[in-house]
Amino acid sequence: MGFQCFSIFVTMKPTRKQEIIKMAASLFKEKGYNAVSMRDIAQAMDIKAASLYNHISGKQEILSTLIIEVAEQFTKEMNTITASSHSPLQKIEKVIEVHIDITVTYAENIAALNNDWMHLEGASLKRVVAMREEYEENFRAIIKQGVTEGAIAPLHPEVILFSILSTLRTLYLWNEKRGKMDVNVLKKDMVSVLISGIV
Amino acid sequence: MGFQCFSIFVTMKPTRKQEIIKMAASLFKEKGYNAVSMRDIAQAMDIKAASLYNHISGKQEILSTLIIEVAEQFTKEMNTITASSHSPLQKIEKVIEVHIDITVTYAENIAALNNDWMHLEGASLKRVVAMREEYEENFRAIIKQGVTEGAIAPLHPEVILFSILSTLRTLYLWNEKRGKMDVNVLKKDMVSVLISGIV
DNA sequence: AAATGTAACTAACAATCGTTAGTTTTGTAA
DNA sequence: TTACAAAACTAACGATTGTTAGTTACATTT
Repeated sequence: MGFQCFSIFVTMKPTRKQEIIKMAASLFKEKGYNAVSMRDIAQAMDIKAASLYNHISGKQEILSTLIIEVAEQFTKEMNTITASSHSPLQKIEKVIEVHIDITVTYAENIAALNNDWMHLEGASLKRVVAMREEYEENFRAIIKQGVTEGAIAPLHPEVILFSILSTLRTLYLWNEKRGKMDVNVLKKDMVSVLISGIV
Repeated sequence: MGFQCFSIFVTMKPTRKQEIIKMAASLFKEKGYNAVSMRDIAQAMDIKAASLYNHISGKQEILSTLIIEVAEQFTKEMNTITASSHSPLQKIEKVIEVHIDITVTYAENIAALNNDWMHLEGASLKRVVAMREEYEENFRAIIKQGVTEGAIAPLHPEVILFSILSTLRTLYLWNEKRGKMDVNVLKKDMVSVLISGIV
């Protein structure tokens, strides 16, 4: 797996800016970007709202940092998979594993990406929308290749794409309940359900 | 199918109140509850914000009306399925079909249910959370029964539950792109993907 | 001791929020 | 024509929004 050093949090002491963004992320996940005020974030950090601006340029910076950070992870991993010489089914398997790995570390970022991307502005918005479209296009190409080769059932590729993607994208929602469930067991069952079905 | 008379919109001329709620629903779907102001809703209706209050008691009423309306649909249909004498697999098939049917008519309501339920207040919030838990519990019971009978693969029931439910709940997101795709073809492929997998 | 940088503070701003009160317009029924 | 109800309006309210300006406290470096 191409994963190590997910975040600088793992090894380094986080800066005050990173602490603020992390706290904001957790609030955004619970109530959404627009329902969380700068005063809410400040209170959670036990400081005043104005003090936040010693570390960040504004609310938008928090959101775009959160979203672009995780969007780039997905883009990077998808490009690796696309460039590999695996079979379509093996590639899909990889995609599933990548989503689970990223979700474990970036649950709050994914919540923002899923639910609050439309509140991005300017270049960040364009960039994220473009990355998402490219990601989906890459995934679609893998599926179509699989159908062409006969390795994947001749169903509407769009149905397959969004069935898998919907599940993977909302993984973050029940990742908590997972609790004791081992990541590798989750990967195995997830691959099994999404590829072989439940029968 | 137990569906007819989805909404009084179908046969009757909508009241002004219903027009407002429908317009609000479409704005909520695009930007979320908190990002849409009463002035936004009013402008879309081509009236002033204060005029809205001749028809509704407040912003909360719009949200709770939207969410409870569709939550009750799901509850009703799930109860019918649970009470039926079908096999677990047949019941799951029914659940999938119900989700597709409801999504076609209530896409905006489902967006609110999925994304803005946490902005409900008081009794509405408690009610909706309770309905959702009951729905999931019913679904879980069907899956466990299927696993016990051997009709469903011995995978973690929670993985199966949320794989299917995630897909069904986000159907509303790509229902537009469906476009020309026939509802019955969608049902057929969806059942196939979610039950038999993609191989 | 002086200078610097970090990170907090108080106070306030213009804008926008949901909502209310009171009034006017408009179409329908008596 | 008069009466009534539906549905719009203007004006404003107190609260909250993101943000800025200017200042203070404290630790580290020079």
